[in-house]
Order: sequence, then structure tokens, then C-alpha cells
Amino acid sequence: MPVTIYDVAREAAVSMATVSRVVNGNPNVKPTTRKKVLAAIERLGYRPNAVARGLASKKTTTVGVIIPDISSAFFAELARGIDDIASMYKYNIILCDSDQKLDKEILLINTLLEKQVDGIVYMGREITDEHLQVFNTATVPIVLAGTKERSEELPSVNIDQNQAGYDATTRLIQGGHKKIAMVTGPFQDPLAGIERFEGYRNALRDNGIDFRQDYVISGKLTYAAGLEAANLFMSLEEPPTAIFAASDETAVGVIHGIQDMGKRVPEDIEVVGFDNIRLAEMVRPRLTTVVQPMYDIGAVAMRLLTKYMNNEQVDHHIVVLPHRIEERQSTTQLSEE
Amino acid sequence: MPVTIYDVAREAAVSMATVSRVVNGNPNVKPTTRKKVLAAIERLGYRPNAVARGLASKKTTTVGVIIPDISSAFFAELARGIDDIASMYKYNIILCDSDQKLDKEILLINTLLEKQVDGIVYMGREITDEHLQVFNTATVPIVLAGTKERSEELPSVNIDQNQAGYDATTRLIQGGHKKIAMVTGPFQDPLAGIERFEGYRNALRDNGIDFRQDYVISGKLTYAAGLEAANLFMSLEEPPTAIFAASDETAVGVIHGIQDMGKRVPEDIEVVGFDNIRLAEMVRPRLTTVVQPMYDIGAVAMRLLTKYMNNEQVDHHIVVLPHRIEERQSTTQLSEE
DNA sequence: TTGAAAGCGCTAACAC
DNA sequence: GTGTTAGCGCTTTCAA
Repeated sequence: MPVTIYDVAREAAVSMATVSRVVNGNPNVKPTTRKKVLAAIERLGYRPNAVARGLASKKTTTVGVIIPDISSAFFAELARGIDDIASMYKYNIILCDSDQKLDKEILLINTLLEKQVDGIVYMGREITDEHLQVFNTATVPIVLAGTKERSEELPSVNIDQNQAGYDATTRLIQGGHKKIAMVTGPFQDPLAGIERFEGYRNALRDNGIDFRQDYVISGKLTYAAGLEAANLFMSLEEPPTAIFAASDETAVGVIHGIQDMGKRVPEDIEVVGFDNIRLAEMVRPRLTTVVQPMYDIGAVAMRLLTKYMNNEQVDHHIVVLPHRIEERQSTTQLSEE
Repeated sequence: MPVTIYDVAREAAVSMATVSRVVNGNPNVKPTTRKKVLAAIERLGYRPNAVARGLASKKTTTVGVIIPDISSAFFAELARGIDDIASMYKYNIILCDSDQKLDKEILLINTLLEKQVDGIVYMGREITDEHLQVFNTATVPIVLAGTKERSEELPSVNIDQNQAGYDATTRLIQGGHKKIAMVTGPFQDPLAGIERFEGYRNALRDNGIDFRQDYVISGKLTYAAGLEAANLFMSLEEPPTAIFAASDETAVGVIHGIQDMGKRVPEDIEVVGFDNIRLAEMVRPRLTTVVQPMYDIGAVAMRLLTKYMNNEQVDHHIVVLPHRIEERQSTTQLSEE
């Protein structure tokens, strides 16, 4: 039923090979022939079959993307960066939500590999041995974006989470605070759960501030968790005067929790968030936060993948992008500068 | 290099056809044979090539999804619904950001068709004749999600945008307001720009309230636009006492704009938003808004598409999902009930 | 500059 | 139950 390359060949009175050359922009075609073929394509409404092409050429110009949750502001922004660069390099993306479930992740990787994607961008919590095992069966490159991998064998793009946690905490210490609490991710989460938390603890230690267990709450980094954390902290005998939340959504929850109790941010309590999703500007006071270049993490990861797919030289397979702190109104301005 | 079905056949001492049967769960295989084949597959680490299968079977178990912007909370939620149902039916998704650009949309549709997707879910502003033309060249089903199409020929899933705008406005009128302003989308946008606005105007008319041009601002529905709109409205000689914003993000901007001027929501001015993205609960006061079942729109669209792909009977190709108003604190409670 | 022909890895009759 | 075989629509040598 549909028009094939053979139909075009017949219509243009040339061979399939010539049609193929024209379609693929091969310069070794006489202009008149090219014109003839193009006309036939137009006349017949020919649309090349990419599946057949993929089988013959062993390239699909499609990459797989595994993402924990596309409806999260953070990952959606990463995805946007990935997609933009992919589109720039003429790749399409097979997007797979993994829900952070290990078995679903493994299944998805296998499915993507079966579909003969030319490469994979993986986003997730952590790379386990099981992941590594499946990745090893792949003959195509894989790049991690915003994902922890201890062995540092796989190419990856990230920020220095530990340092970022350290910096956020230090910022609060510079503001004169000694009673600094933190809302961190689940301790199973190597990035938002552990690394940022360790940065926090190191900053306290380096500034001679005792670590207090009751100043730390670990759990899902939701808005509700921030609300609740604020309540808990404020009901302490000696409530903190500053709170560092490991996600913006949680930080906004913290701010609202504080405000709901009649306290003020930053006058009574200062708050610092993490990520710099757009929400950070949609709260009063606007949120001071650690800027993670989300779009860039995605974009750079995809760019890196294109290099691998084209067998280009790659200098550093581990890319650490810079982070910084965006000063807004949930902290008071530092006086000394 | 990679293991093919032929290698497995040889290893298991059966024919390719038998291997194919085992892989595809065809029951016409003796259990002992099946075991033998499975063992060979395991031993060789065979992974079926979905591209070859697609070429032979003319099915790719992949659907294309065109989306204006995956980093928008609204569309990300739709995408999530689409992906969940797709995954449930064992389909993968090729996700394409269109940026609402007509030529990119057309290009993407063609690319998806070349890649032999089994169907397409399209999200966008409006279906033009040019869209229709390309869609007509497709031999696979296409379903629109949250997208306006006048002819009502194409299957689609949406809410009644006009009625929703009407309801939101009516809610404000019931609150005793006569001076009701609206921030609406660009007038080129048939959904957020025109339909909701017409609902607003009809509600005013039906309640004997004169329409005032200076109570309407049309433009991009961003947070900043809301901020700005609030400023404009408040600087009017006779400022409105209620504002209906055609998106939650804009509504939150309106709220903050009002608060920044020292006025209070809802005491001085009431605000109603649209969509019910998660942001609506992350603002003080929490936002009263028109609930669009975003996830469901995506999920139902995908479900509908599976029916078409399986040649199942479809009763209504135009699905209109219910909307409702979620009462929160940016409006005062209605007294009469 | 062009054409012929051999696959790419699999499915789906059809025959046994 | 199982095997044989002819494609699916294209790319890619290799010759001409």
C-alpha cells in the first residue's frame, strides 16, 4: 500500500540505489537525475521508512532516555535540555518513566536496547551492580545525567552535590547562624539524601559548630515534608534560626510552615533551598537557593552522548558543572561585602 | 557481532521459526522444545532486534507524542498520563518538543510517521489546515489531547474550556462581585486565549454585568504576566474586586502582585486560577482554581489511541472530561450554602 | 554517475 | 509441533 523506494525508482526510471542516494543527500548524483527523482518523490508522496533504514544501516537516530518522573519540575527541565540538543543533532528520543523502580529501570534499558537506540541517557537515583551488568551488555554508549555512580566508569554529568551542600550551609553560617537545621532526602538517596547532607555536616564541622541530630530531618523532599519539618523544628526547645532544605519545593514548604506559625522569613528564620526550579521565584519571600544548572546537565549529557555515538574524542567522561547560590529574599543580605 | 535469532536456532538445534515462536509466546511449541530454546537464549544472551521485528511485522509498539513544552507543569502532567497508559499497554513513546512552532510540528509529525510509529498523540495550540493535511497522509491513528480542532473530525480529549471559563466567572459573581477582571491567554490561542475568555464574557452577560475592556489583559500566561496584570488592574481608577486568571501560574503572579502592593487576598481581592497544577497549593493563600484533569486527559487520550491501534470499537471519538472548581483560600467561602 | 544484488534480523504463511 | 522460505524496505558494496 504505502509508497516504497522501489516505486519511486520505477517512477523516475532509475535504480533504487539512486533514489537512496538522493534521499540521503549523497553528492554522487547528476543534478538532472536528482531533479527527476525528487519530482517522482513529490508526485508519489514518498516517505522513507526509517525502520527499514535502521535495519539496513544499523542506526536508528533515536536515543533512549530513562527518567524517574517527567512530571517533576527538576527532571522535566533536564529532559528539556536533552530534547533540545537531541533535536539539534537530528535524534529522536524515546522517553521512559522509571518511577525510580529498579526492576522497571532494568526492563526499560533492555527494551531500549532491543529497539536498537543509538545511545542512552540515564537519570536516576543510583547505579547499582545490576544496572552496571545490563549496561555492560549494551553495545551503544550510555551517559548518566544527575545520577550518582561510585566507580566513575560510566560517563556522567552532574554538579558537586557535596560541595553544594557545603556551600549552602556555609552561606548560612556566614549570615551569623549557629543553629542551622537541614531537611534532606531519604538516606537511600545518594545525591539529595547523602551527599548534600554530608556537605552540610562538613560545613558545620569546619566552622566549629556541633552537629545536632534533632536539627536533621530526612525523607521525601516534597512540599508537605517542608511544611511538616518547619513544624517540628519550631516546636523544638531551641529552634533553629536557619534551615537548609535539599529541594526548592521543600524549602517553600518550610517557608510557608514558618509563616503559618506567625514567624517571618528571613527576619526570624532564614531559608535556603536547592535546585532553583521556577517555583523559587514564585514564593514570597523569593527563595535563596543553590542553583543547579538543570537544563545544562541534560544538554551537556546529550551532547556528550552524541560525541560517543559519532566516535569523537572525549576528553573528560565525568563532567562536573558549576553550581552557585542565587541570593534572594529568604536570607538577609550578607553585610561584610 | 550481536547474537541473532539464527544463532539461537543453531544453538538450540531448531529452526528460526521455532525460536520466533518461543520469543513471541506462541503456544504451539512443545514444552521441552521451549525449554531448550530458552536455555539457548539465556546462554547466548540473545536480545531480539525490535527494528527487524518492526520491519517484518509492520508494528513498532511505539507511539509518537508531540508536546509544546515538556518543562511546563501542565504538559508534563499530561505526558505523565500518556506515558503511564502507554507503558501499561507495552508501548514506548517518542517524545517531541514542538515549541508550538508550526513548521517544527509538521516536521515532527513527518519524522514520526517515517519512524513508523503505531499512532500519535498530539498536543498543541490549534489544528490548522496544514496539520490536517499531514495527518491525512498518515495511515496510523492520531488522537488530540488538550487541543482545539474545529471540524471535530479527529478524535480528541479535552475539557469544555468555554464552560470552565464560564464557571470560574460565575463563581466570582456568586461571591458578590461585579468588578471582575480577567487575565487571558493570547487571542491566537483558541483554548486558553479565546474559549476561556468567551466563557468569562458569557457569564458576565448572563448576569447582567457590563463587559469592560480595561478589565481584560491578554498575553502569555506566565507568572510575570500575572504580576504585571495585578499592577495594571490596581492602578485603574476603579480597580476590580476579583480576578480570574487563565492559568495557575499567572494567578499566583496576580496574588503576589496584589500582596506586594499591600492589599490582601481574598479580603481585598479574590483570585481564581486555572489548571490546578501543584503550584496552586504552594502559595499563600492557596489558590482556588478550575481543576483540569491533566493526567486523565493524557491517560484517556492514550487509552483511546490504543483502541484505534487495535481496531477496537470506539463509541465517542470526542471525549470531554469533567472539570470542577477546587475551593481554596484565594476566594472567600460562599455564604449561601 | 549509475545499477545489480546481497543482505540487515525478523515474521508469517505454508508445508510437512 | 516444527521447518522452509519468501519477503519487510532500505543501505551498501562492487562493478560497470
